[in-house]
Amino acid sequence: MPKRDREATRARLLEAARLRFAREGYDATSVRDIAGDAGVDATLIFRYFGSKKRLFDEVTADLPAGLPDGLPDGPEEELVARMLRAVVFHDWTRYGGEHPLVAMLRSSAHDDARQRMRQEVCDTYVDALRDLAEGDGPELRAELLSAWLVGIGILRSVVATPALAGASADDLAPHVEAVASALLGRPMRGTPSSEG
Amino acid sequence: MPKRDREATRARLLEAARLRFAREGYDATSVRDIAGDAGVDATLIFRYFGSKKRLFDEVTADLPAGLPDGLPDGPEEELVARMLRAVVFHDWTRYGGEHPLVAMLRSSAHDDARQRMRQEVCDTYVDALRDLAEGDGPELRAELLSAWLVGIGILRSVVATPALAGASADDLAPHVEAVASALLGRPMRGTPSSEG
Amino acid sequence: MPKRDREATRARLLEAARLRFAREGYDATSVRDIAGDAGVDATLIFRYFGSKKRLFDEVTADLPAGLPDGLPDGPEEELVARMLRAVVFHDWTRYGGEHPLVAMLRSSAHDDARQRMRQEVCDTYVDALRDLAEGDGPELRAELLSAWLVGIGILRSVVATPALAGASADDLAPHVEAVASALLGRPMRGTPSSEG
Amino acid sequence: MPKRDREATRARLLEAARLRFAREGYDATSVRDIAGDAGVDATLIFRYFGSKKRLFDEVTADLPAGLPDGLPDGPEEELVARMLRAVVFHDWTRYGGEHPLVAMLRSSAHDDARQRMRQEVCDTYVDALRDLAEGDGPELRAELLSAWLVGIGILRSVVATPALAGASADDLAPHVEAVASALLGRPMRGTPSSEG
DNA sequence: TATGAATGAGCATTCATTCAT
DNA sequence: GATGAATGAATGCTCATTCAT
Repeated sequence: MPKRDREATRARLLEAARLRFAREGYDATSVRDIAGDAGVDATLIFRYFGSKKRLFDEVTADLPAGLPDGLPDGPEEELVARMLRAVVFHDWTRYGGEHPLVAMLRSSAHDDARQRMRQEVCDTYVDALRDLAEGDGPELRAELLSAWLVGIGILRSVVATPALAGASADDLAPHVEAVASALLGRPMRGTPSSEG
Repeated sequence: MPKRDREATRARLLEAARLRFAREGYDATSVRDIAGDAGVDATLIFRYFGSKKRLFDEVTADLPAGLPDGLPDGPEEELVARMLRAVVFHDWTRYGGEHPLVAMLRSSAHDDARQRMRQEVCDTYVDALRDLAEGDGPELRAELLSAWLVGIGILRSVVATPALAGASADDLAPHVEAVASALLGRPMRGTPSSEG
Repeated sequence: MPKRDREATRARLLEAARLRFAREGYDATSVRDIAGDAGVDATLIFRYFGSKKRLFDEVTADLPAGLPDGLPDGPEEELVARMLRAVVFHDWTRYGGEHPLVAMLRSSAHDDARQRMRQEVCDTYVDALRDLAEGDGPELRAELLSAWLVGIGILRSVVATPALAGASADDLAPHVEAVASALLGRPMRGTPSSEG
Repeated sequence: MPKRDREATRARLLEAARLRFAREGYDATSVRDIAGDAGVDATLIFRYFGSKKRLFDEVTADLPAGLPDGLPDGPEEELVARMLRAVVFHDWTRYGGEHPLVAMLRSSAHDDARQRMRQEVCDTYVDALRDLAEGDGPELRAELLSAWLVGIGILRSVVATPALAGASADDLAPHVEAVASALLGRPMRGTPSSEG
């Protein structure tokens, strides 16, 4: 079953690349690193993906699929709380322990990465939040809230400021409620109801 | 203006390095790139700084000095508004058009860079904001507000989401007022008084 | 004779390295020199040997194998004569025309090289001679005789003093007999019997 | 007194070069090393000597002057014993602890060094010994004895074979007597009379 | 098709040396 | 004349990538 093996090898390469690119960034990652992690010869990367760059593209194109499913499900007023959990408290070990958006900043010198990030932010966060915003400029309100989520992710995992690095979801809940309500112009909740 | 001027050459190398490191990150920048931009031989980098790493250190150690002076001056309730202007609307061309903190994320695979970022965020933003926060957990409140500023900087200049990329300081003012007040637990203003 | 033959390329690199290291010493030899002599790309040195240093190690570890086989065979009293032929009259073109021990002196600023030389001198010469020495201090006697052989090799091929440079094996024979007998405390012969 | 300073600096450079070249060989020694040891700027080397090579030449041309004075004085039959002391037991710290001849082998890839060594060996050792040799081929006899002295120097200080490295002058005396007598064809003594 | 030998451009760094002041 | 800024070629080594078998 060589067909299966091929697919399995491809998948292992993608997985290894995802982790390396996230943890170390595009430039600091070598194709040999990736191939080594996957336990295969480095030339297979060129055989399967054409080039390091195209492998990177495929990894980042994969991004939204990596987001937790069912994010939009549940009461509207808890959406921001659910998003925060996705950004900050979800298990991102597949991406080296950080939210892929945060990880991809490391490669943000490359325009493709920026584009992928924009798509991801807009499609996953801004679009969903805009529908909730009341008052004028819902787009800007939605983006400002997205910016906050991204900023929290960065300060928590990359910069590791002391209070945020040690904060639990419950510690953040009241502030989520306050800021989300302030920006969206409507009452929001800081905790998903399923978790009390 | 002598051609062989140690200090001038050193300064040009630092300037070129600052820009390259900001725009492309540490790994994607070569000492030849920097020397080329500065119009001098690459060996001078080793003569003056010892190594590429030490040049990077010197560039990033220079960071706080690069912040706009007089940030803490002025009424307390306008501090956040002034900070936002510093992060987003200041002229950061010396750093490739982005706030140095944002630019440094590109090198965040290196622990030194993370440390410098932490220091910068804490010393410049969190410390000043913590003194203003009322209610319990002032540290966390201050960090959450800092996270917002950082997130806005990123979405605006790196990710370039449409509404934020086109927003003026005045567009942001009401939201600054709302979020800052919500997080600090006291009334804040969204616009520095000197600008109406 | 396939063009892409790992073992063959490796062997050519070793051969080229042996010659260069012998003729010019470790420091004066560059990996590009060696690769150029072998007619291959310099990166293969790192692929096959890891580093210039490890290539040098492999070359010098190869040393004893490079000595003429069958040295210990034959009558005891002719051993020194056979050794002298090995040191001086053997065809050392593979090592640039000099006995490898002599060649390695050129790299003797490096401790590894000294160690290899010590091993070689002791294992190949001193050990064999000690068993023949009579009287007290057989070790010292054996070393002093080894020193003579090494000194002859140096004066003949490196320093090229006139009489030694032009001397034949037969010219040396009576003196070999005299000195070997004097140092070992027993009658030795200056000429291998097979050569009259 | 700038004239004096110039001469003093020149002398310090020569001294430092002598030591470095002896200890590490020509190739492994950099002009910066030498200048650093002498406590002056590296460019002075080019000012005073023209190039690294010419500095090396000057250092090696200095060689015979470095030999202990009064070597030929004293009874003829003790000459070899005195020479051995000069080669092996003299204080050669000025040359990095080894006899300059031995040290110069490290640079023997350079033809100039070989030539200097030949001159040194012939003028200082062979010439003096030839006059003592009896029987035919006095030149060859003298060279073979010189070879022994050189070989002892090398095995003792470079290769560091165990017995020779720990041997005292007295340990060597009987063998010196035996070998010198055997090679020169006349009775020689192993110990200078002044030392018993 | 797939293995792995081979490549050459590029890396940070050090070298001996020159030239302007 | 002397200081030190500047140079460019060369160093060992790693990179992504190609090509033969």
